[in-house]
Amino acid sequence: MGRAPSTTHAEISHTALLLFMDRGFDQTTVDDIAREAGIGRRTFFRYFPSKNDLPWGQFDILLDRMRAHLASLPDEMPLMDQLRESILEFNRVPETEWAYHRRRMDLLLHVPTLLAHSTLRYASWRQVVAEHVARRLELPEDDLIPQTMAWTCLGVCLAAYEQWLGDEDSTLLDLLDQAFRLIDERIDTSTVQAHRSASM
Amino acid sequence: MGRAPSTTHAEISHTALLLFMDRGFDQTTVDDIAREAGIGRRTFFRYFPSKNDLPWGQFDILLDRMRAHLASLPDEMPLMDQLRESILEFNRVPETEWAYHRRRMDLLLHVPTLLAHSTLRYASWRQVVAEHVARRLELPEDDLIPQTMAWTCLGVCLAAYEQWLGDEDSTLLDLLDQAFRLIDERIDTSTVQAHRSASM
DNA sequence: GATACTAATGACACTCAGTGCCGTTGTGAA
DNA sequence: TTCACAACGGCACTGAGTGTCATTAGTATC
Repeated sequence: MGRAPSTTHAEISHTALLLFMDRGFDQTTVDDIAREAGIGRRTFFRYFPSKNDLPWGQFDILLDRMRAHLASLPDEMPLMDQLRESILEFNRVPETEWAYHRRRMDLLLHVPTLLAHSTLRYASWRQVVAEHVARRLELPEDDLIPQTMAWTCLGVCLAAYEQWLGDEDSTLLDLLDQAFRLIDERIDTSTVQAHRSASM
Repeated sequence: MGRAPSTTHAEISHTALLLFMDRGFDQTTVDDIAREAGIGRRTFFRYFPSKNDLPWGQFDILLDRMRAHLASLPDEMPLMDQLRESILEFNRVPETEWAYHRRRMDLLLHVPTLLAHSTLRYASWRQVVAEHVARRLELPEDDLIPQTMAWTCLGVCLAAYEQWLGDEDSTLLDLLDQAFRLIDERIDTSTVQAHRSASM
């Protein structure tokens, strides 16, 4: 009971993203966002802990889903296949939102403030990966191997995202899939040779 | 010519770090630092672009040194050996400063604000690694392989740093060396088995 | 329908990081 | 001494984020 909320996280987030895309992140103040969303400035900070959190929206929910997805896969499945499949699932976005998603990720990866802030989200994401790897390999979570694999997975994803952002005609899931299949093999000279000739 | 500087980057940085370690990063204001360093608040911002930049100090210089070190190594040397050796060199710190370095890195890795801000420094560091890998493998810098290797190297370093911070008696360079030798081999079940039995 | 309870809201004042502006101060050279 | 110049520091300003508190609008009860 009590007074009904006058807005939603999604509504504020969407309003703000449009402003960011229009005039830039740094040029948009919280006052601008609150005014545009028709709420008070103080109310804004009850929905989002900071301006930096706007582009991420419901990240925790996605993380829970990924954790569950990883846990649901059979132990017989090779570890890298589990990771690749779950990460693809994590990055699946309805085709109708591809353009929006592209602009959102462009902000997150290219606005310094957001790039820095995203580290905190990536840490949670890596934790999910590291937990799974640790469980599968029966190693402690803070062991070098799970930690390094989590960093590598993050790197692969971000490298694929950069490629995606740089090529209007590419498809995110294809790039992610290719990237994971590539690093699944040992990265040595022969792999590199094959990779290079394939990309020409 | 002109008026002589009344302080140095190192002096401000050192003063600030002591305050951070004493009362915490968030509990220390720029006014506190300026007062303690005997300079005006406005002068502080002429030496450092932000409070977040204090713990990093002279990072650019270290980066240049690492770039030069990588370039000086013979092409016959295996790529992973080049990276390992340069990274060890990059992380070499005089034994007299180990305790200080430990507390400094503890701040950088465990204070959320600094953790986030460090991303921007890591990006420059990864760039150095990626450039070298790209040159050695004759691939474009933004190719997936150099980018992923750079992320992996960063992950290895940070995982080793975490281990170091967690164990008072450990030596940073030893941990880094072990970590790099470990991931140099293919991370598969047999490697993991060997690793696990060795760490018991 | 009046009343009580409750949760969301928004106004206000405050702290602190960071910036632009400008007059002041100290130094070496003419 | 004087001039030029660079570092300095004070001041006022913007904008993010927080604590406090009165107000508003729903719901349940009588």
